[in-house]
Amino acid sequence: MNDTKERILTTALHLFARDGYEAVSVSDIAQALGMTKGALYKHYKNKRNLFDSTIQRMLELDSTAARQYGMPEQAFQADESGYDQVDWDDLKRFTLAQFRFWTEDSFACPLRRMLSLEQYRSEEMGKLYQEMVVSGPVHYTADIFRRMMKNGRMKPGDADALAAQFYAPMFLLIAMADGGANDGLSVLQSLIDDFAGRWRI
Amino acid sequence: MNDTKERILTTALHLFARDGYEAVSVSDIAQALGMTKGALYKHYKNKRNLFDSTIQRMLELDSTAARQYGMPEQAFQADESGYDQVDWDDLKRFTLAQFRFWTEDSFACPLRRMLSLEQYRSEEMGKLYQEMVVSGPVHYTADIFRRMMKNGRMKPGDADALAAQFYAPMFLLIAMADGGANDGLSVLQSLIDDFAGRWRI
DNA sequence: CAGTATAGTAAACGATCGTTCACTTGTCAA
DNA sequence: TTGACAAGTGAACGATCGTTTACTATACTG
Repeated sequence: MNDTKERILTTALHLFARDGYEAVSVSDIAQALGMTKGALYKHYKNKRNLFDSTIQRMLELDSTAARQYGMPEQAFQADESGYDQVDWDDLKRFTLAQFRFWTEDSFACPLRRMLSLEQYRSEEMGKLYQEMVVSGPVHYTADIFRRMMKNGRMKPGDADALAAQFYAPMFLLIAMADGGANDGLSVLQSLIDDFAGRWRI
Repeated sequence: MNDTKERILTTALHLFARDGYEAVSVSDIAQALGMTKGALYKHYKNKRNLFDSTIQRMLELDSTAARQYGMPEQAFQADESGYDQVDWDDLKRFTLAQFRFWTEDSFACPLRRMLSLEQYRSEEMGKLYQEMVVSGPVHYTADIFRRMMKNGRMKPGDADALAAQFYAPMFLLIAMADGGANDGLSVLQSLIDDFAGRWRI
């Protein structure tokens, strides 16, 4: 029943994440589920609606299950509130949690890949991809840095450039994890420690 | 004649780079060129061969036209020779040239995007993508750093971690350029200067 | 028990897919 | 001038696409 609808969603997501939306046929999805394609239309009104549902689910996941990774809510939406008390331990914890979220989470990881495959086709998906894992994290990291400088936790400097410097290794290590690397978490950890050692007060 | 074959190649590449191989039909390519799809088969024996030709062209471009950007030949193939005399000015020049190459070059830029769209479907394309713009540049940057340390141009340290730190901003800025950012070159320049200031001798 | 959603199947729909083929045109060498 | 070849057209091929439909079995509800 509703469990089937869920299985369809995640199966479709994993196929979209590997091959891209257009390259996956409704038959492919049905076959992977062991049912006929006609059955899919009892749960989703068409293929596009299935795609949209994965996006919708991600937006919900961001403000709920993301919490279990210890991240601030709506991490990639540049939330303006509640960052004033962020210290270096928080930042490190948030950052490592985000890395695990985008590389290990059974929904977020394939969704990120799917978005990366759709980013050039649709302006909307391109924007979403940027906000989630590219420029978005840079901007809210810069916000955090500005607050930390104001609060005397961080040496003064160009917050935007420092945010790019801080977030860039995470972004690179995510891409390397997609390529099969599995030491990203430990490398990231030491890079964060190194950065904190240079800028913390 | 042969100019037509070239127009087909670049037109197909641009469509593949936006939508992905499977999402682009032979009719789409023909229509973008103002000809019928039957004509394409006079120049390429099938759609797959057209895709393969773009890859082949890129491999040739790497060791020829890449030179005009002032980069070492076969930049992404971890060439082992001729790096011994690299100094910080060379490194900065190479790095900025590589950024322009992957974001501005009329062939390399769309090919990089196309590869990113195919990286999860085919192990071969995933490997190529990694070697070209992800782990590949990290590895050969680490090689350069090791040599610079040995030659007394760079303070001693973990070459691999430093290479990740050095290359990551470039990788991030390339992705941001795909999202419409156009200040990548100047940001990258100042990040390189900052890095060199910390590690040069 | 009768009635009615629900979840699934199998077949069919028109459209489009990649590819081929018969045919026309233009060009250049013999 | 003729003949061969290269480049392009347009129609057709079978296969597959996303979607709809008719039908069946199961389970819940009055």
